[in-house]
Amino acid sequence: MSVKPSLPKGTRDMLPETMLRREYIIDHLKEVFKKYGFAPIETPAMENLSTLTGKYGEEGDRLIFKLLRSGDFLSHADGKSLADKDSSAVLGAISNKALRYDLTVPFARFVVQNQNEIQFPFKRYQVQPVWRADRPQKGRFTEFYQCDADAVGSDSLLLELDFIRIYKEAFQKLKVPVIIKINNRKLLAGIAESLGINNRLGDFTIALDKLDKIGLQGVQKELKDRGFEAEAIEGIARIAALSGNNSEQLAQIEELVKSSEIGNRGVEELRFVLEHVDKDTPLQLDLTLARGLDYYTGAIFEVVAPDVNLGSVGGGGRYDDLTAIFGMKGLSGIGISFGLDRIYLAMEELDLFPDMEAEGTEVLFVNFGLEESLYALKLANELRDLRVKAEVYPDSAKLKKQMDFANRKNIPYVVLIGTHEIEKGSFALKHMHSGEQSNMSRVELLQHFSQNIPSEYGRH
RNA sequence: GUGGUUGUAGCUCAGUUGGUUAGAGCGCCUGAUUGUGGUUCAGGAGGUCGUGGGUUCGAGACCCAUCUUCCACCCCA
Repeated sequence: MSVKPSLPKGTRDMLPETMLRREYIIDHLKEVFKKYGFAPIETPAMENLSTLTGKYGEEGDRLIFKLLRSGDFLSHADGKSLADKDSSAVLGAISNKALRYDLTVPFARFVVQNQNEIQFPFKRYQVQPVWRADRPQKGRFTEFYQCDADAVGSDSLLLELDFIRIYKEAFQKLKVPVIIKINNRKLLAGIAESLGINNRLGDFTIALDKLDKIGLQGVQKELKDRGFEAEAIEGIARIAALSGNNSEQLAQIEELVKSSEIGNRGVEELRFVLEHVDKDTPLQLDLTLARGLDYYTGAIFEVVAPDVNLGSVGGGGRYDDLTAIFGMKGLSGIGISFGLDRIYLAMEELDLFPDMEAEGTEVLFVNFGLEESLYALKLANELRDLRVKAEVYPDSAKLKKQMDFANRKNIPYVVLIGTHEIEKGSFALKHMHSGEQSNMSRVELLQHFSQNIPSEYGRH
């Protein structure tokens, strides 16, 4: 009795063609990360549930994948809660682990736990999957990869500049046109303070965030429905009315928050960044950018690819005290995330992937039988030692099948070695694309391919 | 979590107001061509119509449930 093969919703298999392209993206990102002084780490797929809860806001907590305890977990559950079908009350009894929701919170845990092993400021990059119990849709998956770079142990704004440049450089390398949006939580807090609603910053920013979607009137209606005072509703109109370039907008907002100390700090930080960032950076000050994650305290970023109808392809920001939750105070951190799967979709839609043919096998040795194939294997190994991608067809299948295999896998060359060839020491090399075929000695064959070795390997 | 949408051969899809034995194209396998792929020709295999119930003399089609796909909202990468 066989089971129909299937996958949990929102998860996918990755075929070789897809993986080569994903690795292409990842390789470029890693290259940039390393260049800026980041070193790789990994953390487990699962964390203790208590590590993750409460860091992502109410909505985020709901999307955390909880893992069942092992053993007879229901016997530890509270009978009344079970009878009442109160899921949240029994949760602690039945689950104490969860799949990671992002890479930032596990990183904060990692930093505190390994503080004696690492040097501060600590800069790491991390490329791993994360899981969210969300409904999948376009560009949204249950399991997806994040490529993060974070730095902890310094509150220097030089890091903000670095991260913006990393975004710029990475997307330039991948040829994806993007806009890097920037805002600052301190400024948002200042706005809230000036409007006398600092205790409701969350609701306010959520509404503000929708400005480009539902328009000023929509946002004002929402604020009204949520019970905000007229002052706040008017204030949002002033934010919507901001005009001009980044620094002009900043000057206008400065007026609004000048009575707020934290607001002024936000303005200062933004001004510093805007002043010192590379002039050709597609950076856009966006006062409506809020971001849902609770732990951000300073600069916040979001990267969008305007040519593609997709959510953001990256996001990040400054978090002043994420490690405090794990017992290490006064350690400011900042980091950014690249959404690998969305970058992939964007690049696919914009047709930005280079030809990956060069990644595959270059020569296939046809198998005419055990003796012949062992001979071919020796020759293949010699080529492999020259960094030529070579393989011997493992079975002595029909020639038609072996040729077909080479054809389908886009292998440019096939070598035929039968008893006749072994005797004469002359082997048939066939170029699949042109169909041309010529006989070569072993040395000629090795020479032929060593000339074809890509220059990146050739010189050093 | 809310709303909509989808599921028929390996893939993409047809299938009439419910009516005999469910079709096509592509792919796959075999042969023409026992050591030469892509083209062509001939033949062949492959489906309990997502799953479970129900209505009916009769269900791929209608009803209910459930899972899945894709999409929008919420939120996010």
